Amino acid sequence: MPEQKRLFLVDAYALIFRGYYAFIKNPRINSKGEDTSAIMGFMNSLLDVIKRERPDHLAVCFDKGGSADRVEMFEAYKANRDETPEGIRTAIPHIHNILKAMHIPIMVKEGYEADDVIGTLSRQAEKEGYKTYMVTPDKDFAQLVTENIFMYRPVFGGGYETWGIPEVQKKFEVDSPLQVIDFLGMMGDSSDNIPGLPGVGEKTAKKFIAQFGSMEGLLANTNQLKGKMKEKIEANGELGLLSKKLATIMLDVPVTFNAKDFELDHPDIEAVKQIFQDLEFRRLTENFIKTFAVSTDETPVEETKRNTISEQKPTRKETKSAGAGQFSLFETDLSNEQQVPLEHSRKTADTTSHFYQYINTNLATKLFLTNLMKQHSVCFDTETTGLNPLTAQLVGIAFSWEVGKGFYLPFPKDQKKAQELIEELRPFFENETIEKIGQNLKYDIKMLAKYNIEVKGKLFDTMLAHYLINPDMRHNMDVLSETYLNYTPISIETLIGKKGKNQISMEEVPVEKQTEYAVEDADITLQLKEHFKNELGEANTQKLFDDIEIPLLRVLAAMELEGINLDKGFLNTLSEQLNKDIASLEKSIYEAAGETFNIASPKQLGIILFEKMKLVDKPKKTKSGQYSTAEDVLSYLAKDHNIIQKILDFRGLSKLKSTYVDALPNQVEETTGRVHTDYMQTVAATGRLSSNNPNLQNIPIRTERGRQVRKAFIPRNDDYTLLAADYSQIELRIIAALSQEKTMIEAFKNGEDIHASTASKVFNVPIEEVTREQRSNAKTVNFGIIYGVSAFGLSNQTNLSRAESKALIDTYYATYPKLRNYISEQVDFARDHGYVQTVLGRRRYLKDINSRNAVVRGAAERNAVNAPIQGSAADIIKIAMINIYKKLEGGHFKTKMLLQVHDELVFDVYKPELEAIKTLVKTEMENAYKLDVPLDVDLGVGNNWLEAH
DNA sequence: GACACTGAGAA
DNA sequence: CTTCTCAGTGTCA
Repeated sequence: MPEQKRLFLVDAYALIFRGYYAFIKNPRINSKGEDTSAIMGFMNSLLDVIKRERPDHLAVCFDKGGSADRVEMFEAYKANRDETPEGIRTAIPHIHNILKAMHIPIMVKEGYEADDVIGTLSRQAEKEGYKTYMVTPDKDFAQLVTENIFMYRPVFGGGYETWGIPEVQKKFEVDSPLQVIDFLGMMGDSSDNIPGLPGVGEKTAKKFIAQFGSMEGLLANTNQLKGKMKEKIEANGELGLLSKKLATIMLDVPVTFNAKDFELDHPDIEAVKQIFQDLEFRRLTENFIKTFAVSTDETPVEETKRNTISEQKPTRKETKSAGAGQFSLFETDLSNEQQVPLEHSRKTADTTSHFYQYINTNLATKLFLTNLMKQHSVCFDTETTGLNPLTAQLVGIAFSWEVGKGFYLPFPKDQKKAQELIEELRPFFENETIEKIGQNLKYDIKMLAKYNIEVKGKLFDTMLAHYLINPDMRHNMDVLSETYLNYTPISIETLIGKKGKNQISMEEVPVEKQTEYAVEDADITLQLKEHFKNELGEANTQKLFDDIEIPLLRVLAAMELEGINLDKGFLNTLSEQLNKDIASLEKSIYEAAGETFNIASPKQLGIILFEKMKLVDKPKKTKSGQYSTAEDVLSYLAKDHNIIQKILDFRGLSKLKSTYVDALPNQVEETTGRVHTDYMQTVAATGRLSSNNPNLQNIPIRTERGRQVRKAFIPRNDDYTLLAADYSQIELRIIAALSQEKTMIEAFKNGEDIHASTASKVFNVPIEEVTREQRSNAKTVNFGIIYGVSAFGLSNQTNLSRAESKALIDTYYATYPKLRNYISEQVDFARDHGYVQTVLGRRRYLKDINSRNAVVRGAAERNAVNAPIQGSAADIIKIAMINIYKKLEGGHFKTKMLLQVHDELVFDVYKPELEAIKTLVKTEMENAYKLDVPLDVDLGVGNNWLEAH
């Protein structure tokens, strides 16, 4: 049988995007600061294909200038697409150069997309007797598949699968690949901005194809549909036909398949090596040489193998994953276009040797404890029945102090026996000289506190460590493990099931599985610690870690365990009042609108206001095509239309009721009768804390009505009172100090009202003659500076026009010239170093600071200004919290610190201690950190949180 | 039940 | 113009 020639056509952008996003969590940046992720990702895929398949002919196809025809048909076509990321744009010229050096043809045609070029070439090659493989993950290509044209598709976890006619039939549930066009036209494609039929998703589209065969068939038979769906489809027939056209790949692009040009011959190895060297690719160079060292006329893949390309096992031995069947033909989920590194098949427990043992006899326990006490540093992880440490019970504890090894101590269900067992561990946990390592130790500490065990000694929390190393990333153990150890941990879902109906508790899992899971976590955490301890030193964040975040962890654990007392009865009466007011607003809104509808639905509201009542000629729309009913849009109309103010009031009161008044009483913990928030120490990129379940950092204060909620936060009993201590203007003081702006520093030193002072200088009037409006505008600019102002932003915030805003900002800078210097210095620093930092050296990396896209760059520049200010304030209050906590503990005060709200601390003060506490708190807060501007703290005392202000 | 979107609360 | 969390609606499953 004559050998049939094989042509591979590579969809360049698809692979480049895939490669780029594969590295998105830790982009490859070379010493020149170039982001080479996209180049590396693309080259990895290309070499991979060449190595596996040894094609006779190969070309790489690019888009150029978008599809003119499609834009003409539908102007929104691809319009919503995000700007091509910087890292990809810069990669393109490099990729072109590499391809040239490799003697691989680059196919582009102005005004056509790669899809069209590939489609056209594949049809031409088919006529000449070739088998064509389209290398792309993009499912749109399925429409091109014939007996001789295949998709060659990279799959999740590494490897490829080939889609021929049978695969396409099965995947899309169609008879012919051509129906894929109808399928895509119906369900639409948000990334290509193909609108599709409204209300039709993947499932419905498949149903329609089975029933009607095509878009036209569907539109001709809408009488067979019913309800809402029928109306929608009948109303959108044209949109459907247009969508189908947009989804159709063109086969008449003016390009020619010339077999000779497409031959994959020997690349200019030296030239490629040189380019790789410039880009600082080492592994890739080796890979490249290996790929081409074997001459390309090596025996081609045998025919039998070729038809089952997809079933080839990936080259790397350890490439085996828990996800079953991922290399089979039909598993790839259409809705799950995950983008992972092609070469990043990860290790798992199945592919890594380990020794995880559980301890189930008294003798083993004794031996284990003896051994445990001999260690200097131990990683542990508690397993519990739930996520709330106040209600959960211990199920077991895993320990590891040697990579790949560890022990699991299961706990009896009987809590008396559990307490007996934990007592045996007390000497370990309370040992001052054994270092304890963990991921999110705050949880374990709170859990153990329930059993009256205190965790003493040095701590190392891998989550906190990574937060300091890269605050912009996420810090789940799974993510950390995959990024830093290239290891996929057993997911908790495989043990207890997906959340929802059938999820079980950890204690119902067989102990062998508990062991594998729990010890693996401890093992991984131990390995991460080894990784991070060096990085902390490199970034110089060791001090921040040792002196701030780690000590703070204990403080937060204590605050969370303490909780705060809530006056449920008060909230109940408040709720009833709100109910009445909301009902009466509802009534008058319905009257004004002439019908009843759901006011809480922006969609229905938009239709009433702008279609029925036609309050405005050209209503603003949101990006999803609805009428915008946002606050700023409506308040603009409020003076002209009575109904608007009522709607705004309705919204305000509903929010108040649902989020605070009704929700808070349900958050009271039954066991303690108090509300226990959870402070997240590793989510805010600037270094702030965040609070949730419930969020006690956004309790209303600005409006009279909202403020009432604060009355519900009360002292624990009559012997106590609440103290609120807040830093006055801490962020402005920080920017004044850091910029050395003397005028502003003086104002603070003299104890002036800073906004009035600013207004007096900017508007050139004596401070006592500043009007309310002037002060208010000055205040907005002062805050604007902290956030990185623009005239545009300012005019949005105030009633000033863009020009007036600009003038105001200019005078502002003229008044405070050093501020302007400081801002540009921060931006320059970020450009040079790629990060900015706080007074304590907390870093925030700003990868977009040199972006060529002005919007993206602008955002990074504002971050460069804001992050050090907001972050320094966070640093300072954290120091104060640690010091105050120490004093409260050391002085055996009954007073407890309860809440932190960014620049405010709230205490439950034992009345006899009040005067001492006031002095203590004020002193510690004002002296937490020395700046060239005094820090000023306001104190308030009261029988509830509102009074304390 | 999960997810996207919108809107609104705080510093 | 910065940093967050939460609730309700609507849609697809």
